[in-house]
Amino acid sequence: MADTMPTQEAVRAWTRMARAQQRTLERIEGALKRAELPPLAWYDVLLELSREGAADGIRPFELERALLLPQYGLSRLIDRIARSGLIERRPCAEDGRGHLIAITGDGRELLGRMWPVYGGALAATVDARLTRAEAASLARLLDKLLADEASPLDRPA
Amino acid sequence: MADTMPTQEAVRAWTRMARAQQRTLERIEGALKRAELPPLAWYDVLLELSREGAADGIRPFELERALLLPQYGLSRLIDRIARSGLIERRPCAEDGRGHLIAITGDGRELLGRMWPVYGGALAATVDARLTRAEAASLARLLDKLLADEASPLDRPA
DNA sequence: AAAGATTGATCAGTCAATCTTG
DNA sequence: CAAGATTGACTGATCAATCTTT
Repeated sequence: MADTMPTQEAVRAWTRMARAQQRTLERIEGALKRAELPPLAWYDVLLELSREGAADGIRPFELERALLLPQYGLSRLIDRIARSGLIERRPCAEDGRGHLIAITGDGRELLGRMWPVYGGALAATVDARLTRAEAASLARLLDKLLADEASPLDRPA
Repeated sequence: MADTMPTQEAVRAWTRMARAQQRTLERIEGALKRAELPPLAWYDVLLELSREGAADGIRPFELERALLLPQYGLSRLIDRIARSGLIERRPCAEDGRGHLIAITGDGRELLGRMWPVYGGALAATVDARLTRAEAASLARLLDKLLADEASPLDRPA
């Protein structure tokens, strides 16, 4: 399968990316925890549900794609958030298999309280170390890395 | 606590980094799993133990620092790897509280079989999308992001 | 049969408490 | 008591199997 070994540059980029992501995530989760707020995954769900056009709710499989979560992980995540009253499940008219997930008033309110903490952690981590031009450059390189051309690994063995 | 909000560039860099790390990790873990090899965390431990100077074993707390793992997570990870016979615990002469962890012959052998798969996934993911110069540039920016100046978040509330 | 979604069983991660030695 | 390390209890992730509707 793997007939080519990575360049030294690719290895260094990967190890740094893994570290930087881990550290940044720890800072964000730490800040949320200190503020007694839910974890980042809840923010991502609430944000997606608060977008224009999601007022009537969206289907779990749409969330699944937006957040790149496996379906079984999502079922239980939705359960937990719904039990807290931040989102609600509604029956779906067009497709009896699934339902619609919609954000509640409490959900919108919490989203508003989470952003200052989340954003503050990001500013203290990223903006404190990179200029705007550097951050833009970083984002551009990561976008290239995210281009979803099929890679050799995608071929079935 | 968070008195400054992040720039748009910082937010974009962070969201891309989270996605890129997730996707790259999934590819690596997927490749290892298809090859019926242990997860990446085992590789990291084995690699650390295979370095020059670790022939007699190293202390768990050293591993903890090298891999940025919490102590309780490490205890159980070591348990699992040791149960597979890839590493072994030895009593520590100088300090009766802890022991030394050393890689076994089987461990070295497995490490050698994991690298082609790990490296192949990296090449197929990173080198397939970035030039060497771009990967070097990415690594440099991430190094800046990893600079461990104290950030405002580190101050106690 | 395939798509959307959930559930049961199992495994790994987390937090606090604990134990031992320095 | 600090530091090094482990354990118990709980929460969260994962995989395969299942159920329903299209």
